[in-house]
Order: sequence, then structure tokens, then C-alpha cells
Amino acid sequence: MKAATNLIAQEGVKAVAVEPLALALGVTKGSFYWHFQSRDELIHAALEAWEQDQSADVVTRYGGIEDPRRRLRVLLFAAFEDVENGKFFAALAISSEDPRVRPYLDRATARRLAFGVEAFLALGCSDAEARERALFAYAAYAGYFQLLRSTPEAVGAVTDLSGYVRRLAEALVPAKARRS
Amino acid sequence: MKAATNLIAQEGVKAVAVEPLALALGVTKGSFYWHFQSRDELIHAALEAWEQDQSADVVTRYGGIEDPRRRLRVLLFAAFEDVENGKFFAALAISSEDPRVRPYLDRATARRLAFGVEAFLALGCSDAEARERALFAYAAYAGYFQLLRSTPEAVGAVTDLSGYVRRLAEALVPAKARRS
DNA sequence: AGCATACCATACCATACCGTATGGCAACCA
DNA sequence: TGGTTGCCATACGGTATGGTATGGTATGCT
Repeated sequence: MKAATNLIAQEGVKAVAVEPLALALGVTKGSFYWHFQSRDELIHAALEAWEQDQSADVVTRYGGIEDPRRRLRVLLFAAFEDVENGKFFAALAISSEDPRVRPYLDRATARRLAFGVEAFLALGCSDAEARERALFAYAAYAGYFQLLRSTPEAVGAVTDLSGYVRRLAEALVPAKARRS
Repeated sequence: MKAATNLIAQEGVKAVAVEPLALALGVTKGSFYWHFQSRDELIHAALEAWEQDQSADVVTRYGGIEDPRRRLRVLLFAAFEDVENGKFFAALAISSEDPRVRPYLDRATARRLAFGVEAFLALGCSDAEARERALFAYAAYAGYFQLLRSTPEAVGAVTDLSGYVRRLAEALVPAKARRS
């Protein structure tokens, strides 16, 4: 399952092939099919594990912060700092046509967007405004990791990631009073 | 080639398979291999055509605008309005692991980023600042179309695209004097 | 010792695809 | 009328992979 997760992160779901996987792990197909009923089951298991991690994280870690302004800023910075997860999300996005992936991807997107919308509403935005800002933030997130994945050299030219995120935060949720 | 382009846009390069393609077009493999030397040649031809379109567009249409502020804003709005192209770009991104796609994707990214950096430099930004802003803009672009592709419902909730782009433009290149 | 269970390996079949070999067949040409 | 050319179809071989069938082996229980 770990190997499968790595493969997904690296080359997408299509790269999860039983025979090469077994070979790489030094076992055989026979052994694999003892532990898993099918290739699909392995893929689902890996995706399920990811989703479990996900939903465990977000709500518990950021839902507790009362001040919506602070909650959003913390969430934004944390999201961009979790490179591992960002990369895996980008990897899922490249397999978005796969019917096995779609549900997980849709749920993740819906959950995150809803979380963002909620926070912006708490910030006093109108309904449409909140949705727009949440989408903006999420697109910036998704785009950043897509670029980091597909053409890391291009992203590498920008060494100051925190500057990038700060700009995003300023555009969306300006701090009321900034010091120094 | 048109069919191949559509397939790439829909399901990525891997979906461009000779036999199903021939079947769908009501011809046979024999016929296909008369016109193309190989599957690779077809894929390259489709990508080449896209790249040709690309480079023809950007420079000629936006390079001419003198005022860097205006040039950037026009470029931003135009980029988001060209949904067809945006979707195809997102489709290429999902095939970014494919060695046939990488060069085209890399060149497109480099070209666009360089164009953005140049414009921000003309705007008076420092070198690092220009690179950061260009990356920000490009990530917002890439992310938007990735989401539009992978989960269109999520994007559909935001009906006012121009508001989205306006926010991006404001964050990056504020108009000197805004009215109303 | 005899046996069951858990785990793994080998050999096999089926499918989907790429690419090739070869045989039409129609249209135009000599 | 017979040949040449352009285009297409059929049939085949090769490869990668998913999945199954079946046999082997080690461990621990009775």
C-alpha cells in the first residue's frame, strides 16, 4: 500500500500495476493476490488511507481557531507548508479522469472549499463573495502544486514561498492591524 | 489529428490509442499507419499544432501593448477567457509525466512565465518580486483550469468569472486610478 | 506423526494494444 | 489492356498487464 501510494504520487494511478509492483517489492503476483482481491482494491485502500488522513487533519487542527481571520491565515500557511500532501493532491488531480479517483478528489475539493467558504462567511463576506474567495484560494493552492509537480524548475526560481503565500493571504484576508 | 487532440483534452495522452481511435473514426489500423508512421508521430503532431497556435498568439497579440499595466491586465483577462486553450493546457498538465508531453509543457510554462516576468519588470518590480508575481498569476491560472477540469461543479458555484480575474488583477497589478 | 492454516511461487489464460506484412481495389496512365 | 500509385482492410506477431489455478512450504496445533 505504501508502494502504491508512492506510485500514485509519482506517476498517477495508472502506474499502479501489479506485476511491476510485485517485482519491485521482491514478491510475486501470487503473493499480492493473497493480500488483495484485485488491483482496484489496492488503489482504493491507498486512496482511502489518504482521505482518512485528510479529514482527520483539517477540521481538528484549524476548526478550533475562533478568530476567522486568523483561522484563514493559519490554514493558508499550513496548507502550503504541507508539501507532501500538496504533491499527492496534485498527483490525484492528474488522475482525475480515473473513475476510481474522482469520488475522492470530488470529496476533498468539496470539503476544502466548504471549509474556506465557511471561514469567509464568518469573516463577513456575502455568499457569492465567500465562494469566490474560497475558489481563488483553492485555485492558487492547486495551481502552485500542479506547477511544482509538472515543472519544478519554474517554481524553483521563486525561492521565497512564504512571500508567495503572504501575497495570497493579503489579497484575500488582509490583517486588520499589521505591525512592522 | 483532431480526434487525437480531443482525446488528449478529454483523457490525456494515454487515451490516444490507435486501435480505438481508428474504430471510432470508422477506419482501420492499416489506414492509420498509412498516414502516420507511429502512434508517437500522431501525438507529436497534435502537440506541435497546439504549440504553434500558442506562440503565435501570445506575443503578437499582447506584446504590442505598450503600457505594461494595461498589457498585464489585458493578458490576464484574455487568458481566462480562452477557456478552450485553458482546458487543453490543464489536460496537458495531467499528462505531465509523459516524456512526449514534458518538452511542450515546459516550453509553454517557460514562455508564459518569462512573458509575465518581463511585464512585471517593466512595471518596476524587482527581479525577485517580478518572478514571484508571475508565478502567482500563472498558478492562479493553472489552478483555475485544473479545477474547472477535475471538478467543474465546484467552479460552477462561482458564476462571476470576471470577478475572480479582477481580484487576481487587483492583487498583482493594481490600476493606478480606479473610478466608481 | 499427521494435518490445517497462512503465505508465497509458478504457470497459465485473457485482453488490450502497438506495429508489420500482405492483399485488395479504384483511379489514373501508357 | 496492363501497369502504377494511393489508399485501405485483414491477419498476424509481439508485449504488457490483470487475474486464476494450482502447487509448494513453513509453522504451529493435536
